[in-house]
Amino acid sequence: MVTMSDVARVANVSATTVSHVINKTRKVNPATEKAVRDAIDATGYAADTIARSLRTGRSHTIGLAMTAISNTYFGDVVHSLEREATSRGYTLILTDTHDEPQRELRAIRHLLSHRVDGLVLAPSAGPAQAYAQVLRRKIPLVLIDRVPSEVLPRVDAVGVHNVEPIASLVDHLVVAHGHTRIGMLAPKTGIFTTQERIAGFHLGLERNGLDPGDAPLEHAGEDADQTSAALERILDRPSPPTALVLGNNLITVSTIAGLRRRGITPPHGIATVSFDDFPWADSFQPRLTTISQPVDELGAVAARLLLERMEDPGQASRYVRLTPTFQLRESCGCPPAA
Amino acid sequence: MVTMSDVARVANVSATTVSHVINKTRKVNPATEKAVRDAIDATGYAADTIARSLRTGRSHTIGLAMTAISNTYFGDVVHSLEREATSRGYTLILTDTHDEPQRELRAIRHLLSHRVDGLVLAPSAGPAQAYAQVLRRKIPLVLIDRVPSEVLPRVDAVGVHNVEPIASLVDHLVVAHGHTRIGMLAPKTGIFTTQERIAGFHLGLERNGLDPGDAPLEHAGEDADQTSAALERILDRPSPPTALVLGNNLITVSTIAGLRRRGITPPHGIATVSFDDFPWADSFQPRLTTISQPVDELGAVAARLLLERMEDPGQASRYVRLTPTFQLRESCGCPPAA
DNA sequence: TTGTATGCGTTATCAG
DNA sequence: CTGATAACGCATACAA
Repeated sequence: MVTMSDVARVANVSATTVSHVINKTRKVNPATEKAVRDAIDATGYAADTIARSLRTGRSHTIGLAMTAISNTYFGDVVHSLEREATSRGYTLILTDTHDEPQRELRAIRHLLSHRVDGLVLAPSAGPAQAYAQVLRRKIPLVLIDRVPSEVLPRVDAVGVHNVEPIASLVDHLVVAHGHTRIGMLAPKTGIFTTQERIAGFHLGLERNGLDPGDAPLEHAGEDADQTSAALERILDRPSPPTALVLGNNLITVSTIAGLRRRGITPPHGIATVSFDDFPWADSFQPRLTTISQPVDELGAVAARLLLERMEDPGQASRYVRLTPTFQLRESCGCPPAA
Repeated sequence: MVTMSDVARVANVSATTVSHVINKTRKVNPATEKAVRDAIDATGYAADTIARSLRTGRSHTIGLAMTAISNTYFGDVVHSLEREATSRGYTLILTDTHDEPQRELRAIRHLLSHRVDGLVLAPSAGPAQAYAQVLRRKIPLVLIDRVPSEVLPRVDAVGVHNVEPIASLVDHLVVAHGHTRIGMLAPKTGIFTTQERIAGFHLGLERNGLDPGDAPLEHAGEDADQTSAALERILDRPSPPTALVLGNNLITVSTIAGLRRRGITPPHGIATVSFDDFPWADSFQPRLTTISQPVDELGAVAARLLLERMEDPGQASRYVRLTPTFQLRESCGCPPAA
């Protein structure tokens, strides 16, 4: 490995000068500077981030801890976060929480031991006091997607609105298509966004004169099998719903597949509306009516909040709520567009 | 921050002993050990990976450099790589090459300056001598997906078979459905897998008595607009194809959308077969006939190859070719399954 | 305008 | 069985 002293020797200067040239941290004679730069090129020297971090206490890395289960969502967030981080000279370190408090804790410890300068966390279900540890160490932290209200004033966060969008999905089913038996396949219980989405479902029913207590609701879990089972349960009820609200993209995919196996293709036989859009939603049949999260922006805003917090630790904490957009297509029963 | 000396002081031992307890690197009196462990718990000490890396020369991180454009593929590979790495005590660092030699070079430098113990690279187009630098430093390297044959004997790699699977797609179009005008929308030019997939297309045509020189072929580029344009070009030819081979999942999505805008839904009007499967392919209409890459396995094998190389740098290099599977569905013209 | 000396937190060598 | 000490590669306070 070629170190700074090697460069210094080649350039006939001290390591100090090399360091200053690299970091532009004090004035140095143009001739000397050139000598140093030439030596750097000649030796192929690249600064050792590790040593630098040990010395400065800043690692120029940021950590991301979230579940990787929901692939398209995960990929999008990672992508936009990486883009933003890299453009500001930071490196992204990745860990998967598997949405389990236990793993989440380990992931965070992991990140901290790597001395990340800041971290982005999508809290799993559970008491989620994992971040207490982070806050204690005063490491800048941004919560993404799931934002428990308890911690809100003390930490930066970014998420989307869940309640009103889901409620408006219900509005549409009732007002435009006359449904009165509306069911929901909700994501894993205990997660913040799940609670909000269910609340939105109930709100939508109530304000349209329907009884939330009476509405079929099943938790679809996390994989295709659990979702299929939930779908079976909801369809086999005495008076099955004529429309379904699907709580996230995984649930949507499995549900469409499950309906298909029963010979049902929305909106025929049953109408569906979904939370979470994806590139495919507009290309296939049925074209899916969805609530589309601004996923890229979610990652970008998270990065921005984090970096700004890192620059100015004293500032008041911020909570950014992004507004998803309503993608009215055909699975809800609307006619094909012209 | 609580350091090893803090723990040592609390436990009334030397830092050396603390280190040995943590690393189980020499025998220590059970009583002493207990004292140390208690002190660790009491102080909440966590080893500083940075300092450790500086000392040992090993960072316990592995780097991934690939393009994040193709989201589902990217997410899947990242996911399985992260899983494998974490389970072996390694941390994953991420960089996006944007499929540009320039960015790729920067990404690799970045990773190297972070002293990754090994790295996984999906080479972009271009001369791709980026990894020369890596090899010079003798950092374990695994190529994933794109595997230029020039470097093959000198480096570990994992990829899928491209030629024969695409050829068999063509076989199917000809033999089962009688197509003779078959076109291809190929991915970005200059990339290894693109070359192989085109070769497979030509092989398939030839062995079915069709003239490759005569077959419509367009490069679809990387975004929806470029793909749409390529689709227009291919459909507006004097004698347009009756069947289309789509070179990757991005192209498939954009193509289906583009056809849709023209009022065409495969297999009616035109048949399609695609390289790359995705969870949605089986759930919507048309159900897509595809070649499905074992994406999870790709990531897992890459990690395994890398970790094994790191353990035994002397061993002969290996090239693992995974076999994708043929998912016969309906977009090619086959009747719906029972 | 430049150089010397020191320490970041850890592990490895050597000595006890 | 345990401890003192040096060194990893860099950035910075201080000195010149």
